[in-house]
Amino acid sequence: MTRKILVTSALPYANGAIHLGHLVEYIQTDIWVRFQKMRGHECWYVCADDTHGTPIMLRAEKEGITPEALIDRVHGEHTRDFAGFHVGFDNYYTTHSEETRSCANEIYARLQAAGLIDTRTIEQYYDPLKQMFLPDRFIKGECPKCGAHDQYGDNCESCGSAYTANELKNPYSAVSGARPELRQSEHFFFRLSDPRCQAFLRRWTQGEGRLQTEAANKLQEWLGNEGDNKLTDWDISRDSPYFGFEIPDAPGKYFYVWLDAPIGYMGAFRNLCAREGLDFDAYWRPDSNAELYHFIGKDILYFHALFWPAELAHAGYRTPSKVFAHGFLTVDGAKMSKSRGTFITAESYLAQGLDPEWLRYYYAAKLSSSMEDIDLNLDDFIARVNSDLVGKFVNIASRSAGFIVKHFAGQLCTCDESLPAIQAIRQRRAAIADHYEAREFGKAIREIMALTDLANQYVDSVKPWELARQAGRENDLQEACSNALNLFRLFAILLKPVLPALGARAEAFLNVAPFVWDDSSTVLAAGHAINAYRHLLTRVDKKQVDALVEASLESLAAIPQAVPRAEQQEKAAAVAVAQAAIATVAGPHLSIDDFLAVDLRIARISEATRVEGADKLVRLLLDIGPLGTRQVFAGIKAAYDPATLVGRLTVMVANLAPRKMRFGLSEGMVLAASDPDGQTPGIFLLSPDAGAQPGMRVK
RNA sequence: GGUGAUGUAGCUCAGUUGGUUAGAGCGAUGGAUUCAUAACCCAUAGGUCGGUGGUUCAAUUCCACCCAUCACUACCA
Repeated sequence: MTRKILVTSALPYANGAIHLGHLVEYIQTDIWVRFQKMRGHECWYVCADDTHGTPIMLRAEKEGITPEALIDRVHGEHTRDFAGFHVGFDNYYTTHSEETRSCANEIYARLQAAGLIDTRTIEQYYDPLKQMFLPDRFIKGECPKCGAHDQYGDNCESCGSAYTANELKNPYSAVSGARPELRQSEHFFFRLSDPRCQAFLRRWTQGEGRLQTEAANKLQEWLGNEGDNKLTDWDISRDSPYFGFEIPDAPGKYFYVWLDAPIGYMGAFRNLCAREGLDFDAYWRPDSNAELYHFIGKDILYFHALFWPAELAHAGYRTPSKVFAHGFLTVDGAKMSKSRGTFITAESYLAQGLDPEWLRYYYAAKLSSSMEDIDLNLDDFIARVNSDLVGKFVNIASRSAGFIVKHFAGQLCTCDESLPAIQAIRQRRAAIADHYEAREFGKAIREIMALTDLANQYVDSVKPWELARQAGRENDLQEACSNALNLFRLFAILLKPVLPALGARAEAFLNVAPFVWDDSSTVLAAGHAINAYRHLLTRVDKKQVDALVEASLESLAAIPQAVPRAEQQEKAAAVAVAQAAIATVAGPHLSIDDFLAVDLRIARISEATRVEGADKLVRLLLDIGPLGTRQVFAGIKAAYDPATLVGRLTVMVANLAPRKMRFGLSEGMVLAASDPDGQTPGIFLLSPDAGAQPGMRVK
């Protein structure tokens, strides 16, 4: 039975480059889609650039171009990168399209008719200079709880408290620097708190096989128990100026970018329907028998498993059959890092001349159906690609094709289908298909590679190179090599979802039509002629990988201004210093430079107060002379009465990255001794000898 | 600190619905071979299955606690 399947990957935002982390998802989806197509199903893979929102608008402005020009350019870059990795979208569209607009309007109208849209007046910051409302992330100011400076509008990095931007003290616009004013504005809300939505989502998220169990559990947490009513209404409008779709009959009001992003899946598909003559409704009406799958990262589960199905269901559309969330990518066991050169863009990978199928294979070998993170270990990457793909798989063709071409004019003889290796493939191909279907690509790869071992063992046992030297053994030689080439063909078929370009080269070499899955149950007919063998895949050279890392480092150094948040860099630097310090504890010594990176200063405690609601913290105001005053939260309440601390001198770390805490920003730390094992209780603050003055450097 | 995930050979990972000697690939070592992109083939070495307790006739597999790593979160700075 032919299935009708519509598949999506998450929409990448149109203000940045595609990197190796993004590619996990697109490669995962592409493998699955290619598998479905090889099986003969009607499967459509659509995606689009996510183009709306304030960041796009401001970015375009900064570059001195229109948002349309920006998203056009990025669309070109993204299209190029995906094509470079053989990600075969049937349509790679844009959310900034009439199709998406009309779908958004339609959904909005139906939700409104269902009584699920509310209007409410909210108070929000307005930048009088830029003449626009500012999202929380573009407002900075002092934390209302702890007074920390330069905090973002949603929570304080120093004390960790969460608040709304309206509560910030001395707020300023991160865009213009102007002091924003509070203005009222009417916003539109999707009533997620409506009992209908809650009841629907409770049912939907626990539906069988709809979500991975880990995801379903997470959703359960968000939904709470029956009657908890944990979901709050979702603000889906933004005020002009905004780059997006204006809401019908609401001049100056626009759909929030996260509303139209998933609708972009529909828009992209509608566009494809027009091109291919497909019936859009057959895929999207509530009783559709088509399947709909969204591949996403675990970070956007909230949008795809709550907002999106609730919208669809109440707007009279079908909901997704399944949502597949994957984990994040780490490189050499750590988060991708610009300073380590492991923040690698798709463009850079290709520009350095690395083969995209190496990465596709490596990801496939590591992917499973779970939400676990996967690690790209660069040494392992080299070893695995070289030994599996070149040493085992391609080698089968490489070691037998020469004989066939030289001695038999490229003609094969009858394949011995009773061969244990061929029997094993026939026996395992259904299981391999099941693994592909279940997104257990790592298991599929393991199975296939175990089979390639059998093939190499076979070649080794019949020793074609000896047969070639013996007169009268021509038939044996032809049979041995025909068998080997048939084995190679079968592996090329089984691996084609992962390695489409290599598969195409294998088809050309074997002189056959494009592989479909069922070809893996057949063998080539006697008399079939193949073409001369040319290398199908090169090895990974460690130098290439080193060069890639090096290039990723260089591009960072070349454009230091490209990093948006200076303080993030600062923080990363501070963390790096701290990590370096920790790392050296394990080693024998610390360099003097490393030590001097820590700026220790004499500080006078000018103020010490207990912190309302905190069990362990004391809020200190530290005078460090010419360097000014710092607020520090210290976990010393158990050992010191704040009143006794005022006036005394101690030592503080003055260049520690500021840390937001619930009660405010902590701008350093005071030094105190304690027994790490807890054998001897107590916390003991350091004090300098008499004569030290606030602000003096300690070294 | 809380919640969740992970912790199995040097590396990347399987596996164990609790039950004889715990697996694969890579890497290492030795051998064989020369058809093949120094690939392939055979063999060997290497693990107290993070630690400690508990349940059980039996635990790597179940439970508790602890440790480490990662993520999110936090009254750690």
